Amino acid sequence: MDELVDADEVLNARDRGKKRHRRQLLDATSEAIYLYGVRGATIDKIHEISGLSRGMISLHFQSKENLLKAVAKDLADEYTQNWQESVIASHEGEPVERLNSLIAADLSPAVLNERNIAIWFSFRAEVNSHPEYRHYVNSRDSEFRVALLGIFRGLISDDPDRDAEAKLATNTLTALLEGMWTDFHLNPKNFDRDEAQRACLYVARSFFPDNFEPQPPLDIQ
Amino acid sequence: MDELVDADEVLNARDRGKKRHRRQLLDATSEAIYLYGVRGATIDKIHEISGLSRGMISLHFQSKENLLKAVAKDLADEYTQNWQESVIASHEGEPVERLNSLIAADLSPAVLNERNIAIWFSFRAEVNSHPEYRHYVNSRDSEFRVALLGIFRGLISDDPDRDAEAKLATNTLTALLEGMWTDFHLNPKNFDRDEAQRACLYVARSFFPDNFEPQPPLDIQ
Amino acid sequence: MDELVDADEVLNARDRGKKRHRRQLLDATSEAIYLYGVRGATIDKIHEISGLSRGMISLHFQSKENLLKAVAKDLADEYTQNWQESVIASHEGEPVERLNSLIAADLSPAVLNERNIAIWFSFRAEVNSHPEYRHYVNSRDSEFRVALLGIFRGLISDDPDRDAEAKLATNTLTALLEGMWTDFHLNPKNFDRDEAQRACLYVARSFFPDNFEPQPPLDIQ
Amino acid sequence: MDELVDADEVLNARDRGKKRHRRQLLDATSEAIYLYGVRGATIDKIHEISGLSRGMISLHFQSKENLLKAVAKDLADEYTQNWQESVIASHEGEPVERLNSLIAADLSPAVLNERNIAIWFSFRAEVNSHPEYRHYVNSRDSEFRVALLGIFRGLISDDPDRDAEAKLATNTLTALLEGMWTDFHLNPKNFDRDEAQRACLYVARSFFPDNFEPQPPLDIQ
DNA sequence: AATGAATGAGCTTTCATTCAT
DNA sequence: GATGAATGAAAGCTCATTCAT
Repeated sequence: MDELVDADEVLNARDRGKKRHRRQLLDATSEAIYLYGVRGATIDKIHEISGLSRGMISLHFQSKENLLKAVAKDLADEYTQNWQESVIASHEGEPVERLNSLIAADLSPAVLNERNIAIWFSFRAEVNSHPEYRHYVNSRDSEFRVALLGIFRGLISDDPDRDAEAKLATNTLTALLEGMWTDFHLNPKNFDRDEAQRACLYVARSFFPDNFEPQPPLDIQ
Repeated sequence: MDELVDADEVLNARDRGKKRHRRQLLDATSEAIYLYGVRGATIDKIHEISGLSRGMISLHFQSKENLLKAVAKDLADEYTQNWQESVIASHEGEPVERLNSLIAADLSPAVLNERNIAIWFSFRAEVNSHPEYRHYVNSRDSEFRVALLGIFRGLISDDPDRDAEAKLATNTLTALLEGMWTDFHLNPKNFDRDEAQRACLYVARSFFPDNFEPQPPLDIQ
Repeated sequence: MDELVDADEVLNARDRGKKRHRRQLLDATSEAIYLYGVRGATIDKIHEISGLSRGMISLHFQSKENLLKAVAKDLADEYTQNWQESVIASHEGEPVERLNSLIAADLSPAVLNERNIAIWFSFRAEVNSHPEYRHYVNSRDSEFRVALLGIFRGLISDDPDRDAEAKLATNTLTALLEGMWTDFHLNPKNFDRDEAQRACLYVARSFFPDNFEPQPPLDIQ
Repeated sequence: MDELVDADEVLNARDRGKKRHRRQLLDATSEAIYLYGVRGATIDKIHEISGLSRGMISLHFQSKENLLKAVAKDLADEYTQNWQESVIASHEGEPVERLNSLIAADLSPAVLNERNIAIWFSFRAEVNSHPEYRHYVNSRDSEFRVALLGIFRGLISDDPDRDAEAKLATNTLTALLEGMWTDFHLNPKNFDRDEAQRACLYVARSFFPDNFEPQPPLDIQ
């Protein structure tokens, strides 16, 4: 039995090491893309940043392209997990509260930070030449939109006559959030998360003025 | 005198040839970035697309990096020229009309097309690693914002008490337009320019409900 | 005593396992050379074909070069054993019968098969760059020649005046057999072992027309 | 007109240089295969032997595999040209003379030399894993056989009743020549071209004893 | 004894740049 | 001014070997 435990521990130690290395490679690659761009994110740079051997990339990901794809997937998964946690945390609240929470998640430093956003843009830049990236960088278009639409439908008490309004609000707010990300990417120093949050809420509210109450006063710096 | 004229003509022909080559290289590079991404836009590909010799890039731009920078500048110039023409054309109209015209310019196929947008994203992806690109891809932040702010200030008759509102509207609409571009980039087939235009106007109007009149009914498909 | 027996059994089992692994590696390497050429016979491929772990090659052969040398030796040993068994089996027969038997051994599928022959050629290709292979792939030149010469000398009743003829016949028949192997290697599908055997006998007979009797009619398809 | 001539000369100078470089690469690769085996014939070694730049291989042959194929083709072409020249030179002679000439060509240092033969074996070693080589190293099987058969048919005055004999003689002599090459490859120092030539003629003669006249005495050292 | 993750030297290939023509 | 052959640094990848488990 001791032997079994030992064997297990051995296995786990190896597996743990492998997993840790995989993560280190993903992180080092992200960092390299952030610092040097996809063009400059060479195996040499990743090796340098990670402190791991050159050969380990092929060992874990077979090819550099595979590694890049894994980074894209990792980014998308992290993003999805982030807003879904917020949805779960606020799922018993009022639509307005849930909306507030969802927008906050989308603007939170956990996902909206300089490194992440640089990587989003890098992969998005190549959706035409690398169609395999599209699925990962398009995530806001599928489940996120559904969640947002659900909130807006809740605001109008699922009134089918106003469903088109809910859809327009969804599209508009999604675009607005995308624009906020772009703004952050290009001017991270001047970006104000709270102001962005208020602007998003303001726009959302403007679609359904009667369903938001009490209307807080517009607070502008 | 004949000789002088001849020399001139020769010179002009040469200059014209030179300019044409320069343009061909810029266009071929744009096409290469669109088709293969910045990583895949090699001198070989540009040579292949342009039909010009390999050596010509060095001849006209000294280095490939210079060529890329020239492409970025060309893109930015084209963008700026496009919206400024719209501003000039509508400068005697009402603020609402000018706003309409400015948004339409920003969403027009002249600037918002698959190739251009792919290049925008490509350069934006590298603003951290190539700071020299930032200036070109950031153009909406400077003059364009000023123009937009001017329109909103016109809407509120330059009431200084409401200047903060004008600024918020400017930031919000800029972000929204950026988001529209992103949406177009990721889903060009499903993108509806008219719907985007209406959504932008709707949001602008929501900031100054009393200044837009008569308020057209919200037309949603 | 039980313990001793146990220890012995364990040891034997280990030894048997070791030997089996060694053989598996030799066979897998041969197969890899046959399928992928020496260049393509990587440790990875050998590992894949054998089902044994990567590290086992170092364990049993210290290095891949050693493994290759062991394959060469194994091939040579197998070849030698094959014709020597035939010599033993026919050693009481007439020279003609012994010759027939020796040629048949050289053309038998036990040694003349696609995989073996591919490996012979692979090692022979490298006798200049890897002199250590020469000894193994040259085997026909030593003992085999002696055996053949012995048969021819028997045919001429060891008449010293005709020894030069026996030597020429030996050289010629050896070359002819080599040529048959080459023919088989390059066109295994069209190769006819019986025809090859008859051609070899025909040539041998032509050296000593009076010593072969009764002369069978030339049977050609 | 001077300019045209100049342009031509420029073009020719370039083309000549290109062709010379191509040849240098083929030769250096052959030398590398001879010295280090196909496995050891790395781009580095070829670069070292040729004195040309590393990049030139890709420039002229796109890939190393292509270069190897070109070496195989070059070898085959050289071989074919060699025996065909002999056929042309002796085409008005008697069959026996033509046979003598053809065998001599096959054993001449122009084709049967250590470097060439090492390369033949190298490519033949890989016919299973690299089927594209087969065509080049198989040349003796097509046109050469036809030429040999033609000579034997001449010997028997195209007597259709003896055509099978002519075919057997062709196959046997081809195999014998292959065997001579193998013998030369494995023991170049002990190889005697004249003896090989005599052995081949002797075997050929043994097929058609009545058609060779006068029969020279068997001259053995 | 056996495993397979890890290593890094060395391989082929790509590529921006140079320069003779 | 224009060309494209030539260059060699640097890239990604392969591979035999090592070694902790």
